[in-house]
Amino acid sequence: MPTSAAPTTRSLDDDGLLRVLAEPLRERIVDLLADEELCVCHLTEELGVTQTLVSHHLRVLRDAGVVDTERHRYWTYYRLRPEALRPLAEHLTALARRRPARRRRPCG
Amino acid sequence: MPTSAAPTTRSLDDDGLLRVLAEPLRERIVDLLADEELCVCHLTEELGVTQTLVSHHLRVLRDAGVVDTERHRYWTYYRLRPEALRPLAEHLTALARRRPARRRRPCG
DNA sequence: AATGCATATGAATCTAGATTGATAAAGATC
DNA sequence: GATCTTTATCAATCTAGATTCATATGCATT
Repeated sequence: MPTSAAPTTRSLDDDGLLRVLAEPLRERIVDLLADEELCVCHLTEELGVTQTLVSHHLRVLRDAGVVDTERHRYWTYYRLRPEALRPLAEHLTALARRRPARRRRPCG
Repeated sequence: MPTSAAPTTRSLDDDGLLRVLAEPLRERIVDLLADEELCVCHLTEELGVTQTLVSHHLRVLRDAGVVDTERHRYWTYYRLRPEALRPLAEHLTALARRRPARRRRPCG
């Protein structure tokens, strides 16, 4: 049994959330949704890429639970789900707070 | 000018740190280095992959400043640099703490 | 119900980056 | 200095996933 006190999550990225966020357009989408809901047309314009591409990335984000949608008249609005980021944020914070390990596992 | 108060870092991943961490083997390496220094041979054994592959990933982590090395006799020990994770951890935490945005940018 | 608009989906291609294999480099030991 | 051990590097291949293009879908509006 390892001696470390278990952080909030067992592994740095149990559910692949890191991989979902680690894509330039998706990063930007998440940042854009940080303080307001936006529809696909807004995102398409802000990002300067095709609507199809935006929709594809939104699909990935939605499947990961990072964003949520709600339809209003013609438009589909996307909203950030901050809760979805919490476990990863906590785990990363736990790692960031460690003091540099001095212990060294012996070799050979 | 956007109305949001700027979080700790301007963008979620200014320096590509997310992309560096978003790789299964590198995630595991980071977790393994969380509480002790390990040399390449340890990592190779723990991960069950070839030494070459481990070295490649360690190179990526080192270039990103996530780990540090120190040579001792035959072996090269790797150490986590928690400071390197701090900006990302803080930005992610800031996002995770937001209350779901109710504001909606008007369309058309 | 017919038409129009915004968005979603599916298949095809393209690409960055992961993996592999062979070998070089750097320092330790004798 | 010769050899041994560990780790790094380089080029080649492979692969997951990003991008594109064509088209379908869902709901609004008339």
